[in-house]
Amino acid sequence: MVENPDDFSIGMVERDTGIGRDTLRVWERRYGFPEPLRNDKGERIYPEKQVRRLQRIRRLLDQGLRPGKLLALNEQDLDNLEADLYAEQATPLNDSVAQLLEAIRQADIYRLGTLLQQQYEQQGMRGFILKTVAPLVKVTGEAWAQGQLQIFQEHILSEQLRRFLKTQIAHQVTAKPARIILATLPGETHTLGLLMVEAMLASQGVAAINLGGEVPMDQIKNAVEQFEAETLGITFSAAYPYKHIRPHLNELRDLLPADVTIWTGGEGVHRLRKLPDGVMKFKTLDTMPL
Amino acid sequence: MVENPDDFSIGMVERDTGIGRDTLRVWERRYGFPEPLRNDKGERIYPEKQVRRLQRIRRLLDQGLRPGKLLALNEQDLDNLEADLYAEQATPLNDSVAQLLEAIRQADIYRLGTLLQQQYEQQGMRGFILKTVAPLVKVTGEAWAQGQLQIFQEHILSEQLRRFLKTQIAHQVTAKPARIILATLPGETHTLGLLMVEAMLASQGVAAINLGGEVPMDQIKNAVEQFEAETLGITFSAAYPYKHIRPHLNELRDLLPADVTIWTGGEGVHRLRKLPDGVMKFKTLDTMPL
DNA sequence: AAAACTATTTTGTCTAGGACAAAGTGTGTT
DNA sequence: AACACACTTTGTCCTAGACAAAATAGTTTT
Repeated sequence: MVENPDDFSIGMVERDTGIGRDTLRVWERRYGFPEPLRNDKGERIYPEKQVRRLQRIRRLLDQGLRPGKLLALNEQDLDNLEADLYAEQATPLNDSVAQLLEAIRQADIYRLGTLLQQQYEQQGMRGFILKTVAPLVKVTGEAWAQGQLQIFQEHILSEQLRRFLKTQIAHQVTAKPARIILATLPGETHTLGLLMVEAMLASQGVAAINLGGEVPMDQIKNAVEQFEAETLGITFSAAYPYKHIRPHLNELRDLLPADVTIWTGGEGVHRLRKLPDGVMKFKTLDTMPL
Repeated sequence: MVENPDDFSIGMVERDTGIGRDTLRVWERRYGFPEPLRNDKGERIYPEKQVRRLQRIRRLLDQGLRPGKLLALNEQDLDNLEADLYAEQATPLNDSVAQLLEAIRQADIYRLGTLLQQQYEQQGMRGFILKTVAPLVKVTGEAWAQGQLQIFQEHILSEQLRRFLKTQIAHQVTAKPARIILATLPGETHTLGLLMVEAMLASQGVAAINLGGEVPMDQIKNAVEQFEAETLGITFSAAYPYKHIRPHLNELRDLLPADVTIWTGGEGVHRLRKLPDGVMKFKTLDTMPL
């Protein structure tokens, strides 16, 4: 009774790829991929190879490509498609960012910490965030999408940045009463943007209240009321469904008193032109109203 | 076309309760609860009330009770059962924890920070984690479960603790080579436990590698290989589906070389008796092998 | 040229009741 | 107390069809 560790049940595939069971079954029916084996019970058994291909497909879906197109492709086509896509959007690296990226590749945590510290000392908080952290996050995102970086390596960067920024924030913040609340909406787990904003504010001695990720709207409302906040900052990453952003901002605008300013930012809102009255967008961190 | 915001689809219920779709359907068939309404498409529509009851049931399941028993109970019975249970295990508050809880209730961030700092200075890292942080997290969890605390207040505590612990960790850690990896599995977003372990280790001068939350197993494997880790620590909160814990630990055990020790901890594993060989449980933080 | 509206296609989620193995419980034996 | 056994409970998976929500393409308006 030796189980092959390369074999995945449909539930395990759902967990590892983020693609729902029903979706996996319907893809099989419609597009002929994935095409799992069956065990003696008649259950789907996905070989590791198919799971890896599904993860690739998942990454391309996140880039905005569509299943109908993607699932018809063979491995060779996928290779070409990925190559084309990533050639287009490569971000130019400056030296320090390249060094940091290399440290992440090698998963050299000690070096990563040292390099961050160096850059911070050279550039100050504002320059550090704008010239080092933001580009680094962007570049690692691209590298991950190309399969050049493992997820755990991104996790490591994320944890290191969190630790570093939180430490610096703790040092810089005064007791100045905080009237700025930061959060992301449910479904948006990407909270490094919030942390960057918090750090920028902290470098000005302003203590923002960072609620963290995935805060339901009614809770945001409660927090705004309780703290008598004058400003609410919400970030959207590129991964957030674009369609939902405007309606959500409208909903927030309706929910909150008119004298509360809403800031929004992040890759997700770049494309957004018109905004509800009383909602401000900062396109990049350096145009942030301080 | 007004959608009732109190209505939940089966998918939303799965997300909010952690109970799988199939399970929800089979409970309905077998036990007659939940008993959702149907929309014009014939789909299940769960009123908010039933979702809240499912969350209650879920919490009780996590305490070790069984579905067959629990689902036959009416609301009144549930009330009694919960009252008994909470009476038994109510966490006694010491003064400092009570003060902290009060600061959270009033959402007084400044006071919260000051109190944490005081406790830390009095107790040192180990005492601080064991006597202040862990009970505080437990107590706020209970308070939330009883509806005495808002979600955003929990968010605030969580962010403050993160900032505080990360700062202290950054101060204490030496360059000592790290061979301990910490993470949670996908679906487990509760990462304060990891942070507490990291802080305990840091107070001994040991720099653990905290991968953070929701790390897929194959990525954990990669990280263990890359760092040649000798120990992997995985935490499960009470919210994590109990059924999945053992299989997941088994899977991890199979995936990793036998000389890698697996530690596990958190409220989620309290009930777990037998563990796979080479998997160790630390029931509370103070029995952690240091 | 961006936004708004419409028509068409694509896509994910949900339905049903049955099946079965793995986990949990209880009893008897060492 | 630990182990082996039978018995019960329980979650996950199966099929194939249905349909609305989302995305795209095409057109009109601001």
